[in-house]
Parts: sequence; structure tokens; C-alpha cells
Amino acid sequence: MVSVSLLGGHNWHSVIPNRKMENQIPNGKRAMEEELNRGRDMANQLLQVLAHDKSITHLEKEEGSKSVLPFVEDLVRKVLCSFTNTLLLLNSSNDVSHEVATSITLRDVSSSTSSPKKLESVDETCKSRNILSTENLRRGYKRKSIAPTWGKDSCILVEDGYVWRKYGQKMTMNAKYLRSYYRCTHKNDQGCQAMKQVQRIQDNPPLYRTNYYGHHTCKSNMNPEIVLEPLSLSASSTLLSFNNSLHSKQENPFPSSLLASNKHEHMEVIHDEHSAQSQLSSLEDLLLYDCEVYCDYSRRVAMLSLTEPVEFENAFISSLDFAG
DNA sequence: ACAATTTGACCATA
DNA sequence: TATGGTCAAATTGT
Repeated sequence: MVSVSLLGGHNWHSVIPNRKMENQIPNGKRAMEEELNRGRDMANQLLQVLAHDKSITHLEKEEGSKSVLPFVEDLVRKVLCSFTNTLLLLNSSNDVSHEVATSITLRDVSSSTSSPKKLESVDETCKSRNILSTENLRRGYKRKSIAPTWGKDSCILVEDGYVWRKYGQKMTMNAKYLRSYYRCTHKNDQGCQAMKQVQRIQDNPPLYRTNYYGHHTCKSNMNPEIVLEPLSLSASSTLLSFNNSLHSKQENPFPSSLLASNKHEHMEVIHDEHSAQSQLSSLEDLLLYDCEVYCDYSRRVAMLSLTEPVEFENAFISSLDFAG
């Protein structure tokens, strides 16, 4: 039983439309776009050089010697990611708000310079603003579009390696079960924007739909080297490898050890069904991994770049077209 | 005491 | 206006 749906890019809508800047400086936007494209191209070239250099040094390098390549690669990936996000913001919609852009900038800065205090102060500012004026009670309220970044149906609730904080649940139309809303636990301290929704959609056999929105930008306690192999031979033959040599572990939907306990999702089973389901009674159950197939568009693009450096550029452009 | 969850209200969107 | 996504106070858990 494998069912995975690719549901397109995520669009974020803001409460406060801000078209001012765009209307005022269309040329500025174009210049920004050109500049970003240039930067992205250079980053891509650098990535290709690194990939080439790596294949050489890998053979020559002595065992045990440390290399700065992973660090540099990671850096390049982040640069690329930054360019991509900015370009998407510029291209995806006309109402890209100043607010959204600001929050992303803050997030990136904070994660790169490890200064969570800045974010805290921003949060505090927002809080005090809300207290001061009830009119501004939900000034920062944002709502995402219908289309998730990616989604999957699963016959069991599987630990995906991230720590989620439940922030709501809702009974939806034509559904027998509650839909639970989760955001990354590191939303506040690291500005991670990843979210997911989990809803049981079928009774017998139980089937859960999980929709993911956005990607993790947080640094959680993950083991990027994990290789997941389904225990059941009758299950999907897909082998999930999370070697971090060049993959973006931050965008990986299943990045960490499945062995890690996740009390949130265990609780979710009980709450969603209002009955004491014990399907996840053992870790073996968690590792019955027949429903999990990786299906993340952006990471696919990134993976393309590992083996086909030349094609990566085309794929990258396609991804922009896709998202736009 | 602190952290996580629950829950009803608020609010954007179709 | 109905629906569903989010907020935040209250509640519960550790």
C-alpha cells in the first residue's frame, strides 16, 4: 500500500498585502532578479566545481584526513537555497509582502549567525504590540494556500525525524476524523517554517494522510547518515539513503533515525481516533516502512545535481517554473 | 516551573 | 457565508 502525492509548491499568503515597493520600483525588482540569477548561476558553477573536485580528491585523499569540502558544499547549498527562495518570492506572486520577506531574512540571518536573541526580540515586539492594541490582535496572522509542498498517505503514523508542536485540531467537512495541525518545534528558536497536517482518512485498514508545508530550516538532532531499508520484503523496494554528502538534509522529509521516539505522534493516534489504538506499540511497527516513499520535488532537483551537474541547471529552472 | 496540548474564538479565503 | 487554518488562554503533563 503505497500512495504518495506530489502536490506542488507552497504559496504563502499574507494578511497585509504590500504592493507598494513593487509598484514603485519595477526596475529595481528586475535588477534584483538579474542579480539573484547571476548569484545563483555562480553558486551552481561552484557546486559543479566542488563536485568535480570531490571526485578527484576522494581518490587521492588519505583515510581519516579531514576535508572542508562538506562544509563548503553545505555553504553552497545554503546560498542556492537562499537564491531560490528569494527568486520564488519575487516570481511566485504579486503580493509578496514585505512582512514575509522580512521574516525570511531574519530567519536566515539568525540561523547563519546563531543569534536567536534577535528573533526573540522580534517575537517580544509582536507580543507587546498585540497587548497594546486589540485591533492588531492578529496582525501577523498568516494562512497558507491549499497546496502542500508534498504529502503522503500512510497506513501507520511514522516518525519522520522532526519534532513537531501541535497547535490545533479541527473537524473537517466530510471527514470522520480530526485533522491535526503541527508546526516545527524550532519555529521560534530557529525560525523553522515547516508545518504538517495529519488526518486519518480511512477506517479499515487505517490510513493517514500527512501533508507537509514548507521545508525544515532547523538544525534538529538528526543522523543524516541513516539508511532506511524496509524490513518487509513484500513492501516497497525503495531504499532510502540519507547520505549527507551532497544532499540537503534540511529538506529531507525523513532525515533522522526512525528509532527516535516521538510522543507527539503516538498521542495523535489516540486523540484522532478517540480510542486506544495500539498499532504503534513497538519500534518494529514504526519500521514497517512500506508506505513511505520520498517525494519532495525540490530535493529531487537537488539530487539531480549530484549526478548530473549539467542537467541540474535545467532542472533548477524547471523547478522555478513549476513553483511559479 | 516549564513545556506541550487542548480548545474555542478569530480570521482569511473561496 | 461556510470552511478550515491559526492564535492564544486554559489545561494537562513532566
